Amino acid sequence: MAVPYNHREIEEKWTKYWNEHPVNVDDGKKPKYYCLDMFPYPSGSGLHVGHWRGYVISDVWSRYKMLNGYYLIHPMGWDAFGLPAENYAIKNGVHPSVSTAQNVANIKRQLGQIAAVYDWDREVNTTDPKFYKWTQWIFVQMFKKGLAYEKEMPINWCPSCKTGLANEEVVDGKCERCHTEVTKKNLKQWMLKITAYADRLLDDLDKLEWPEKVKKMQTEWIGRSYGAEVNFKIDGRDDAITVYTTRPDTLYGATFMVLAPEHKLAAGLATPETKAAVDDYIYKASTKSNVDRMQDKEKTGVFTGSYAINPLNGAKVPIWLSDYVLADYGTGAIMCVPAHDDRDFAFAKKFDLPIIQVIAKDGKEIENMEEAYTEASGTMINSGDWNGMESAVLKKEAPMMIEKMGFGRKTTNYKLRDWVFSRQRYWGEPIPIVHCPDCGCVPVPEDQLPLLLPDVEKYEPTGTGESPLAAIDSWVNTTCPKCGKPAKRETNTMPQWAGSSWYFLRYVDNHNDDALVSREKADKYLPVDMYVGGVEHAVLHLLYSRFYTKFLKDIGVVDFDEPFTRLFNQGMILKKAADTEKWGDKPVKMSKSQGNVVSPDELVMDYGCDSLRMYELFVGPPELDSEWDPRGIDGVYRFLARFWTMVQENKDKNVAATPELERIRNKMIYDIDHRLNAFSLNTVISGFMEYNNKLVELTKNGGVDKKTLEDAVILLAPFAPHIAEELWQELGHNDSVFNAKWPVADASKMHESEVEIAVQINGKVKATITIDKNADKDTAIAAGKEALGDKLAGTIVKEIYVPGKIVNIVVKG
RNA sequence: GCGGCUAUGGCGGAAUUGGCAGACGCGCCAGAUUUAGGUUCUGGUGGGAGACCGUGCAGGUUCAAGUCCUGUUAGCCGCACCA
Repeated sequence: MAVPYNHREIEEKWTKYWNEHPVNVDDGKKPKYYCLDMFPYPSGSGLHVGHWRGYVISDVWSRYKMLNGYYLIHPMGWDAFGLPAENYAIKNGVHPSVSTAQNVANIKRQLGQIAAVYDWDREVNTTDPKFYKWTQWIFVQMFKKGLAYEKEMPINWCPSCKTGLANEEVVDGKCERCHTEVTKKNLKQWMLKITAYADRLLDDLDKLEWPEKVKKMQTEWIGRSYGAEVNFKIDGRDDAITVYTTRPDTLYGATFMVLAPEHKLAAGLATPETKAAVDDYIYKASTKSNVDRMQDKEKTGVFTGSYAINPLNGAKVPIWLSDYVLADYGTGAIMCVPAHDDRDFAFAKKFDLPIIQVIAKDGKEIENMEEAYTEASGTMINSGDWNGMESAVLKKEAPMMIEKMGFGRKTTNYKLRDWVFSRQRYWGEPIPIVHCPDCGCVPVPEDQLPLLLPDVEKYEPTGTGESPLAAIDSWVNTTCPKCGKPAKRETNTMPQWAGSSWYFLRYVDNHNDDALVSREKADKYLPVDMYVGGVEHAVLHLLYSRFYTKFLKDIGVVDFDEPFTRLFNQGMILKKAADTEKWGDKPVKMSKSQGNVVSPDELVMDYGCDSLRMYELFVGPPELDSEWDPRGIDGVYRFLARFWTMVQENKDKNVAATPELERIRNKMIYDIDHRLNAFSLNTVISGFMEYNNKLVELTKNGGVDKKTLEDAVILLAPFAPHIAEELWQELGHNDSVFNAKWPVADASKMHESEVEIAVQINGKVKATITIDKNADKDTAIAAGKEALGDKLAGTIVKEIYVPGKIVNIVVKG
């Protein structure tokens, strides 16, 4: 009788073995494969089964690559700056570095339970001065290139976090982190000129093997549009207003103009009669929150009393103010063509402004226009010299024509804004800049980096827009690195994204004190081949990292444009809240507050790491969210136990390989490999179960040959590494299964000579027949008809045979 | 409002190019083993007495549709006055 499957004993044994005999070794000859997890924030609550999923997916993929002869870069580290540690410090007076270290230790223990092939020699931590030296170094390089600059402007301000935020961190008008409504605050901020890279960030998306969804989100976030700026003279004055439009073809249809209430000319356009109303509107707009402004779809506005002159035809058009025009997009002013724009149409209807159609719809002018005709297709009408032109053609040519006529220019616009980079908080990298009264902003010399984050007595954000660092006189007061005179340090810190925008580069050379990464190692091990993580970073971390990488390429640190060749977004693990009365009975993301967190710790004890790894994949398609079913893990545990027994029962039988066994072995290799490559990991697991059922059956009928057993064990190894190692040893091997070679299917041996196919009458299955897979049509049809017998009646209209699939007889009457 | 994803048994989910819908697992039912429960093993398990009917709904294309086309509903996600 075979020894039953004892997961605890086996897993303990192989954990120890791998510690002593690392399986992922760089021999200098193997090609590299860099498979990366999004590094975690070391939170106090540790990992749950939802976190496991992504780590298991990346580890399975890594081990698969390892078995295919690659040297793996599969590192792990800590994104350890951030608010929770700082808030904990405020509450308990414990320095963030202390609580962070404790959390790191706990999560590292939990990560150990996954049995991922992490190379802990490569570990990085964003809060380590040896690491953030380089975070600061990058900032200095950007400053030198003019990409980091200071600007006073109204920025997004989270009143709860008491810090400024980047546009990317504002979701639905709320703070991405704490969901508090964001307000505006005028502050002098450090900005990164990400807009200088807008075109490259957009165009290079084509190179990436990323989910289309993420590429699309980035495309829309960057929001490039082509059009023209057109100058409209203000009637009776010398100055002009410049508008941005993507539809210069409709210029003859511009019947009014709207400025954002924040436009710098807005107040000045008021006449004595309109002044009170205009000032009131501007004031109200300034007090309206972002959220209100987004929710109010009903158009509001006020007439300034002034007029602009359409440069094309000299028409006098009234100038209005309305908050549907955004101050910070384009020029903050638009020409309005109500006949061909939905918003302008709504505004014109509400305020009874004229509507002039300039593009014929279906060849004619619409009589009672009820909605705008927004397509650029049709012939121009009511458009002077442009009459008769095709609008689609004119749309492209008009910017150049306007430029030639001297009242405007061709331009490109982006929704992307520069990145607000300073935070008024303690627990982040100090921005390495000294403010000198004579020299202005002077970067801390590179040989003085890292600029260490000093200890403070109070971690609280001041709320005034100054960071807690501003209270430490001894730190703030310094001398100018350039002229030596007394000067003051910058007191803001960097956002959490600063470290995560480049950490993946550091893993391959994490002990280097002379360079962020040596060019030699960068060339050898980078970029990342596969990046696995949640979709929530689609326009935050992933956009910032791409920007950083492009900058580092431009200054010669690395030689590639894109950091992550391939991206995989795993779905979340959901579970119903503990209290469904309060939270509803839909499955939701695991969180402490909803009491639906499932810890992996007990599951690993009861079922073992291998079972949990496999169940994490079996739970559903990896790219979709899945609900956690606590009973489901029994199924994979039973499979492993049965597989274990099956191998034990066959290993000493010395069964010879029959054609049937060869067929099953090759088909098994093909199916598993094929599904794995397609990232259909849930069906890989069901595939294992299916083939195991067949092998169990064969065990009772003669047995299974050793080659089949060995290949099955190798195929299983990326998924359930412990049991695979143990069985590999049982099969007589002395070294690790990960030194074996991933089997390759021989397609010529996969197919049975006879196949069972369905026989249909008019597309409905009436019988099945077994025929030679190479049978010709006549043979197959004849066999089909014979099987149908009496069921076949009426006149045969058509006979269809699809080899290996189906016979269909079409009858009439 | 715009864009994307999803919809298949009691449940999670399978189904290369249109070709036997429901693989695999959970659960459930029956039987065997066991002093008993659990474990394990064997068999069964979409609906219907049946011809047949069944992939959110309504049409269409086709010899053949979960799969393609048109329309539509619901849920989730993203963007949201970007001129």
